[in-house]
Amino acid sequence: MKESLSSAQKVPIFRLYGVNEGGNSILAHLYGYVPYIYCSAPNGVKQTDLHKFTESLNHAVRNEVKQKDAPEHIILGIKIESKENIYGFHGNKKSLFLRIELVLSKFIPVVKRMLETGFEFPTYGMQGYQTFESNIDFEIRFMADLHITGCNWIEIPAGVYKIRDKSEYMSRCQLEIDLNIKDLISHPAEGEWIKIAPLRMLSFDIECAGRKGVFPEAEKDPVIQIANMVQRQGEKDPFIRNIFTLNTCAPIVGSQVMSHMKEGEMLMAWSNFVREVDPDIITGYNIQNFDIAYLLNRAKTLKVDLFPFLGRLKNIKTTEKKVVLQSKQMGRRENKSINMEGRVIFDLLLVLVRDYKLRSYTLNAVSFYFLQEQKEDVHHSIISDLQHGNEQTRRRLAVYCLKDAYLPLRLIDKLMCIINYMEMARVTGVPLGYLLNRGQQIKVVSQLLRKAKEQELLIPAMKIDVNDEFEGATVIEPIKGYYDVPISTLDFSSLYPSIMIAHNLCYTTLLRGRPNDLKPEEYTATPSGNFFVKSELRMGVLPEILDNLLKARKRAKQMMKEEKDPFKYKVLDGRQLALKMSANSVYGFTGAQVGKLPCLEISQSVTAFGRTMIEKTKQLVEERYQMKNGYKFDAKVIYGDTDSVMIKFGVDNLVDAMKLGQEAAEFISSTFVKPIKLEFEKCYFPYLLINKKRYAGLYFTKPEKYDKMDCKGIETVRRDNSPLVANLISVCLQKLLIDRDPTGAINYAKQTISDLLCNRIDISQLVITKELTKTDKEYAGKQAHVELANKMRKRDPGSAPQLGDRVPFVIVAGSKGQATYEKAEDPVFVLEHNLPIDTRYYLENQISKPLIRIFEPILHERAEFVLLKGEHTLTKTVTISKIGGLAAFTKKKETCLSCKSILSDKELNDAVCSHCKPKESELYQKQICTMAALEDKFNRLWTQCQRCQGSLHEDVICTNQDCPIFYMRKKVQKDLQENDKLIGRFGKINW
DNA sequence: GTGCTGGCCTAC
DNA sequence: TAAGGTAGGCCAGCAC
Repeated sequence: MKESLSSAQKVPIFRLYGVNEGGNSILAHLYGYVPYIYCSAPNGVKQTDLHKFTESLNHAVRNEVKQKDAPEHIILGIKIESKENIYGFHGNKKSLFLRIELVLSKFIPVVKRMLETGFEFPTYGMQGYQTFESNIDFEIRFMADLHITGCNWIEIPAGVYKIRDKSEYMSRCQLEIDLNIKDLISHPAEGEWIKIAPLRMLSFDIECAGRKGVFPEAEKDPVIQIANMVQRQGEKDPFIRNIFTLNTCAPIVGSQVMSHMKEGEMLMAWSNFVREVDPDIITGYNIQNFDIAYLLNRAKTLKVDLFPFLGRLKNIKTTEKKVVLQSKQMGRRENKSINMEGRVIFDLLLVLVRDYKLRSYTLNAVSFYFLQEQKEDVHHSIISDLQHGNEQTRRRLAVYCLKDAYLPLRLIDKLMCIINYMEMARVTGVPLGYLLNRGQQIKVVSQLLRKAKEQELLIPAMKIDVNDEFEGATVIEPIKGYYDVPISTLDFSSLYPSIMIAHNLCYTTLLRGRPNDLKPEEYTATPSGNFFVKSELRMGVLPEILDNLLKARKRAKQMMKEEKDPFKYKVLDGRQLALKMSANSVYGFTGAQVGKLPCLEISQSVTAFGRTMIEKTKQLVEERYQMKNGYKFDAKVIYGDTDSVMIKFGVDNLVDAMKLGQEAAEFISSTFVKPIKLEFEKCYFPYLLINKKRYAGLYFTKPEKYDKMDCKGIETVRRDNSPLVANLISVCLQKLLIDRDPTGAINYAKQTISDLLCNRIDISQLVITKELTKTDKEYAGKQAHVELANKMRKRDPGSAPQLGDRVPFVIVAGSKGQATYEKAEDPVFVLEHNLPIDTRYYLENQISKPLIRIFEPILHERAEFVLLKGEHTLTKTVTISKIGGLAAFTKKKETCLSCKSILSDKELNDAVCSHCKPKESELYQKQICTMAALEDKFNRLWTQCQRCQGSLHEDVICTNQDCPIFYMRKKVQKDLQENDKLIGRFGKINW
């Protein structure tokens, strides 16, 4: 949705982009909607003042705008309306507000500023006014007014619209029409309108030829290939697969190859292609922050002037803009914003970063994780070589590039991204594009605004002021230990939403200060000392929204049960997910200090109620389930966090534990106000409670068989641990909890430690990743991943980790006492330079504490001794680096291959010392055998990589750092080289 | 060594 | 301009 002023009539026109059932793109020019905001009316305002008020305001605004081509009448008119401020309870009385209508929404900020700072108005003098709806995105308000949500169906009946003559088309859409807003019918996504439009989706990927060792820069390095896949939403396969190549490229079965000898021509051809395809959605991997920006800058460098017209509007250039997005949830991120009117840029990387917590977000890692499919990864330094080879090497690259364009489509399909995002847009009402480029708040604002409009409530533009923090939830002090009896867990379902509904907590019901003029039964005093009127006096807007969301979720879940069509089933599942997330984000919205409408009275009341509820639950359980009441044991709440309690009833079997849990849940629920509900969810058996927010257990929902092993907060689920630790802890827990085999677990741990100290652990297992959350300057202390990122930036600024990236590193051996942050190194650099790993670090700082934490409750004080003091830790290890430290000053001497004694100058060129000479032949044979074994291993790994890349006849060019095979292949390669050198030393002898 | 702080990541 | 919340474990670095 976009807005402009028609030149002839001086009325605002809104552009609405859409797709019809046949998949044709449509641009509708909408008339009859006038932008507006509200402000508080001055006391005693009269109808007759309005004309003067309008003039004065218009004058003040025009002075402020100081724009030559500013319209003469920015303020079109002012009306007096009876409304209510949403913030606070006002005895259900409406008051007067001014509705200020203006010519274009872009003037809203100026008008807002003038009203708030105040302006001179004859009758009333200099005065400021509180404004309403003036800081809410205009698109959101427009849609709310017209009852349009993101991705819903809009019907435009025959006869109410006029099809434009092709010569009058402003856009590249297939159909362009004019109509009045009163003639469009917006359908909620229900019944037949649940279906999803057949959107055209273009996925693309580019390759650039960077210089050696430097990350490509658009000002210098050419774009050499652009691969494209076009698919209709709902269909299984792309109907267009093609690739634009610079220079020739051998044919590829199933894909169209279009070669150009000049880069500028290729770019222009691609740009034409995009306009021809006219996609609704443009996707790919990291296209928003890399590919699109690179193409735009490259086209600018090459002066391909017609390139950047990639949007739907003919005369609007696509440009990139840097925006900084910051939130506590997502950290700080520098993003690019790209305008492409009428199309949505749906970058899959952004989707994954938002929705999934992964150790690595490279397309390789993600493809493997979700599709169980490896993808070859070509290092940017190799790309130039392939480009400068022949049509076959370029074809090689093209195949790779095509796959990178294809995989995002596969992932979108597998993860149902489009469906889920569309459902989120429908549920919250925001446009699809907002979901990736904006935060959580806008979704709540959109829903709140819609509800407010129904009840003639106005949302004030609040000044942000950072208040104090408020108290959160209770975490019950855990009774730590290993429990070999079933532990029943009870949860409040949708705790915070149900508290808000139960106690009618809302902006509209908030009483400021103690209510003297109300009867006690008319209001609620919350445990945090705030006051809200009861629903009998006024039903809150937030409780109503939440109630609708929860009910809609129930409906969606019910419909899922009845749905036979697998596609519609997925849509419904996406919907119930969106509904749950929406309900949960309302509380966060009221607590967001830097937000559109913060209300700490609400959020602190919510958490305060929550705290009393978990306390009461614990108390009720322990009071009731006692031997003196006829139960077999005294029950004990051993842990609980926010909305859950873990209960040891004492019984030794699941059937009884579940029955008691069920009963307790029902009993306790009955003591709370509706719709607050405590539910029995599961039993853990056995249960290992390590600390607050740290536990593991076998998760049972039915007594027969466990559903899964559930680990919370421990190393297995934390991304800042090496896979070595995560896997080790995970296997040990499995052995302890599932197999109930402590001895097996101990032996496994010992074996792993021994393997580590003997350098038998693959480097891919030792990679730790941490996110770079700030710029270098902002960090107070030194840290491994930060220091490494700085080091890498010096090596190659382009490919070094950036703000918001996860930095992978391993800890290499260094001199004694060297700080850890000095020993962090890039895993690939470690491989290439054959740096030794600091295995002691991994044992002492990575493995030992987590291991002891999980074994301690079972082995008690023996744990440390058994695990860390045994013979398995005595293995000799290399702890001094070859470079750095003292090693740098000692000259390497050749040693005898048999007895390791240093060779004398005379023997220098021999393989063995004179002592061992008789054994030389035997040694040589042995060395040859090793060589053969290594070669065999290398060949097997190589073939495996060839298979992965889909061809047994071509070189392996993959350097996928997320693939263990890559590291193994590299290591064997290195070993081969060294072995070859050794064998060379036998070379002087004539056999 | 001890205690504190900053940083990261998770639970809910 | 835009940006959901608090509780809390645990580690490395740093001051003393």
